Amino acid sequence: MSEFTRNDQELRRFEELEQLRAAGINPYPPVFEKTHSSSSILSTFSDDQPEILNDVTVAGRIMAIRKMGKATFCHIQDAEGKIQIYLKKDDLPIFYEYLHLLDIGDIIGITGYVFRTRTGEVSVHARSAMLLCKSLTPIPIAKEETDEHGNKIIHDAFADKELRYRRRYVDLIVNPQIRDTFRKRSKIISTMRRFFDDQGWMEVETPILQPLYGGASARPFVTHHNALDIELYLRIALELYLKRLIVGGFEGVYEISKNFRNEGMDKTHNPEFSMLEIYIAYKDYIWMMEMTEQLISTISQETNGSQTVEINGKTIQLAPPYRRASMFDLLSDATGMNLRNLTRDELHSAARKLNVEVESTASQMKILDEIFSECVQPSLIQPTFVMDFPVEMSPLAKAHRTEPGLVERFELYVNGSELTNCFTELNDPIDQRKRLEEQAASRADGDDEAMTLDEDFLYAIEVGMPPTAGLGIGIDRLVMLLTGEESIRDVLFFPQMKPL
RNA sequence: GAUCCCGUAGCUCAGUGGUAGAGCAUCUGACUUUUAAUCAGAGGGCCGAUGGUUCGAGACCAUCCGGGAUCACCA
Repeated sequence: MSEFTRNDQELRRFEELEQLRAAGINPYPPVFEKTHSSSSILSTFSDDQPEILNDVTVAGRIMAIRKMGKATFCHIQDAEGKIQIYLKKDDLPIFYEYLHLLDIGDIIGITGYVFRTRTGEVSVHARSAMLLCKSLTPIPIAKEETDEHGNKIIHDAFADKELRYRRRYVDLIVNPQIRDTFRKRSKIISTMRRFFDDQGWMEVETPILQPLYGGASARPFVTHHNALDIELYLRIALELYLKRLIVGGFEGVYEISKNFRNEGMDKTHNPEFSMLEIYIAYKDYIWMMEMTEQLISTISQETNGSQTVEINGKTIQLAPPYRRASMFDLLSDATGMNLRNLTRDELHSAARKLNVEVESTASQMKILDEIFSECVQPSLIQPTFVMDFPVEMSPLAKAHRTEPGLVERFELYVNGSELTNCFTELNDPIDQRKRLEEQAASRADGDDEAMTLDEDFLYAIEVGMPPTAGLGIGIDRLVMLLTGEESIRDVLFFPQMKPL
C-alpha cells in the first residue's frame, strides 16, 4: 500500500532495522519459548508469595513505552491481555543500549520476576529481554485513562470503520475487546459441532462449485471451469446435496459452511456467509423445534454462561420452551384480518388497509410476506417458532399433514429477525417434481430467483428418501444475537469491501 | 438505486472567505517504580480528485471518487 510512499515514521523504522542488524541483532528470530501469558501472571500473583513467579518468560507486542532515563516501563500485549514490563539499565546493559531502536508495535520477549510496583501494578522486572519482531509500520495508538469514577476513557481510538474492516489485523491489535466477539463466534461453532457429534450425526462436505444451484431463492455467483469449459455456480444453499446423502443411507448429516449469494450488502447480508444445515431421518419439524430449543439454549449457555441475552435494553430469554404460533394466526392477531386463502386482489386491498406498500405486480406470496415483515416480524422479540407457511413459499417442504395449502415448516424469529428455517422435508417424488416444475415456470416468466429444475435431485428423491427433518441456521446472525453486535460486518473477520 | 452525513498530520479531531492548527504518536535532551508519565525543544500536510466562483478557497458551487447511516432491493 505504502510500498512506494513511505512516511517519515516508516522510513525511520527501516533505518532502525538496519542499525539493529548492524549491531548483530536478529530482528526476526525463529522461535521463542514462553512460560506464561499476561493473564496467567496477573491471576497467579500473590503479594504474600511473590517468589512463586520468580522466573517467568512472557512475550507480546509493545503497546506503550514510558522511558525515564535509566529505567523504562512498557506494556506488552499478548493473546490474553496486557502486562507491564519494568526494564532497568543496570539489569539489562546490552538490551538497554538498543532500547531506543524499539517502537510501539514491536514484539519482544522478557524473562524476569514478577513484583508489584509502588503504584500497585503487577509487573515483570526483566532480567533479560530480546526483540522478537521489528514492526516497520506504525499502528494507531489508543490510550486508556481511568477517571476518578472508575470509568475507562479511551483516547485516539482507531475508530474509522472502513479501515478497521480493511485492516482487521490492526483492529484486533488496537481494539482487543473485539477479539471476544470472534472467540465467541468460534465457541458457538465448536459447541454446535459437539452438540451434533454427541448425537452421532456426521459432519460432511458437499460441493461448493455446482453445475446447478438450488435449495434457496437467490441469485448465484457464476464462475468458469476451464478444463470442462462449463459454467459453475457457487452454492447458494447446502440442502439438495445433503438430502442426497440421506437418500444414500446416512441418517443424520450436517454441514457448516459458506454459502454465496449475489445480492445486496447491508447490516445483515454479506455476499458470503456461514450456514449450518442439518438433516435427520425419520424426524419431523415438531421434533426439530425441540432440538432447536436445546441447541440454541446450550450454545448460549456455553458461550455466554447464561440463557438470556441483553440487546438494546431488552432481555431475551433463550431457555426452552419457545413460543409456537402459526403464521396465519400471527397475521390475524396483528392485523385483525384472516388473510388465509385470499385472492391476489383481496390481499392487495388488505395491504392497502394496513398501509403496507407493495408493488402492484406483487404475487400473493409476496404480499403476505410484506405484511408479515411489517406487521408481525418486529414484534417477535422473544424466540418464536412461526409455523406452517403457504405451500407456494416453500417448494422443498412437505405438505402439511392436516392443513391443506400449507407446508410443515417453521422459522425461528428472535429479536425481530429470522434465525433458522426448518421443514419436514418433501420426499414425495411426484409432489416434488410438480413443485419444481412450477418454480421452473415462474423462472421462465422472469423470476430469476426461482429455483432451477435439478433432474438428478429429483432422481434421488425417486430412489426414495425416508421421512426427514431439515434445519438451517444462519451462523452469522446467531453470532450477532449472542454477541449483541448489530452489523454482520462486526462478526466477520474480513467482511466484503469494495476493492480500493 | 434514493436521501442525508463525512473525507484536513501516522491516529482522533478543530478550523464557516484572508500566512494550515491541537492532543496523542514521531525526533532531540532531562529523568532508575512510571502508567493518558512529566518537563524543554523539533520535524511532519497536493486539506479525497477535477473544474468553477473570487483579488484570494481547506471553507462557496458543480462533477467525480471513497466511506458511513437510513430506505429500497434481497430471506
